[in-house]
Amino acid sequence: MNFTISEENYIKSIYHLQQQSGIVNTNSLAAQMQTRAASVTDMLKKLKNKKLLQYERYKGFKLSETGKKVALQVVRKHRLWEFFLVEKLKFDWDKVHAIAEELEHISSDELVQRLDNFLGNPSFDPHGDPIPDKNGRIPTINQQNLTNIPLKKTVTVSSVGNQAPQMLEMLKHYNIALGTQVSVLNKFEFDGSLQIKILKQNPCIISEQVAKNIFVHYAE
Amino acid sequence: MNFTISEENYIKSIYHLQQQSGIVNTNSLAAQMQTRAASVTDMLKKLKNKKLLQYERYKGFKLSETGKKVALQVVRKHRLWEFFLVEKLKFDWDKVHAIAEELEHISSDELVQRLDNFLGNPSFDPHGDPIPDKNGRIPTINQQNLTNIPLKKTVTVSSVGNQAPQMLEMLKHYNIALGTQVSVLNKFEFDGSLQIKILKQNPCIISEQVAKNIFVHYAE
DNA sequence: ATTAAAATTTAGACAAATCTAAAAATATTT
DNA sequence: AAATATTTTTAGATTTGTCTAAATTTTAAT
Ligand SMILES: [Mn+2]
Ligand SMILES: [Mn+2]
Ligand SMILES: [Mn+2]
Ligand SMILES: [Mn+2]
Repeated sequence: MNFTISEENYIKSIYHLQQQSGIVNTNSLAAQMQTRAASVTDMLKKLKNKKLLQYERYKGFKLSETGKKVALQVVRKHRLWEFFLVEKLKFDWDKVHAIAEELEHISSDELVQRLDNFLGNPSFDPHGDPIPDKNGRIPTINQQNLTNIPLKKTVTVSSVGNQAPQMLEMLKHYNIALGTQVSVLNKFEFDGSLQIKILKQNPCIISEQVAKNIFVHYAE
Repeated sequence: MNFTISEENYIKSIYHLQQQSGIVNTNSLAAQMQTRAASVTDMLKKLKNKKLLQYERYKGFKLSETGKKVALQVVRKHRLWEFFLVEKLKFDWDKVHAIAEELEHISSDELVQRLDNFLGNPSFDPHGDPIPDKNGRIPTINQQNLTNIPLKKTVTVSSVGNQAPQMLEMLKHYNIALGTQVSVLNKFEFDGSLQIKILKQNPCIISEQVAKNIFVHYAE
């Protein structure tokens, strides 16, 4: 089956929201999609008709199994294109999301498969998010939040939570990228901020807000 | 200014049609776009309002200077993406048109420029058509139709006229691609067919219809 | 110069995706 | 439990792009 760009965007947003909360409600989806609740309700009816959604009015909703499959293919395309933009076209990681938001709707399945191979079948996108394979399977990572790492342990940055351009720009200033090695020197009770040591740099302090969006794994 | 996918498709089609005939009429555009004349008229009004078109009702139409610029940027994107699909993703040249028809509408200017550089600033697409540069300038080629080449002269295939999948598939069977060296051994008066010799192959005969769609230049 | 044919435009309708404003259902507070 | 607030849905419009059928204009043929 084939879906419109708008349907695909809705499906993908619902997928991301239900990952966190299990079930999704109208207002939060409207916020995510930057649209009005009334527009969301209209689309929910369409998606329900197409059997992509479990939805009863006033009760919230979540994707059906079919809907989840569609979502995973869109996510796959989004992340593969982001990888292409950063690795091949040398875009900064904070500039690729908007472009991938368009590219993810190119429909050819063969294109996706060839792109995947061309890129060397990557497992993670430039923000550290896992890339579903063509069957929708998602590689798992054993990662933890930086706020939970014991002092002086050296760990490697593996992904970022909040991926707003403002956040990514900030990490660029701190010189933190995926793969960067860090250790936590100190935890300040007062505001939850962390003093960290980045490999080959002087120690610096990051706010709790930033630290909560940095995920890491222990170096191999 | 930004245009819808539909507007861009219309603009590009008008551009191609007026290349041949100078001025375009409603029915030929409707045929090209696989839509109805009434739909064309509706769109012509919109494009005229946006100053992209010189148009008076019942009198035919052609692109304004602005319209031509827009068309050339869409053509540029289409042909760059085709080049990418064939050179990087190893698609056959008869499979890329439909996909490029979608990719040409991705809006980021920076993407186009980076893609161009990544591909090595190619001058011609996989079908031998020139790729406009970012200012809309088109590289010229000194090419002639295969039917006009004197006998026994060796020439190089540089582009194909009719690019329907059926035509491209046929050339694949004949083992004719861009860059292939051929010479004309014989011209048959009866049906205009040509006996040709392709480098490293036995002589074969192609119909006048096919020959008229093969363009060549003299080898350097 | 009429008439017939072809090309083009208009009139009116429809589907998709959006919006505002109002109504209905649900949740929260007193 | 009743009143109030919040969330969600409906009603009705709007924009974009398309269509069919009918009307108009231009072109070609008698
Ligand atoms: Mn998108
Ligand atoms: Mn990403
Ligand atoms: Mn197109
Ligand atoms: Mn081409």
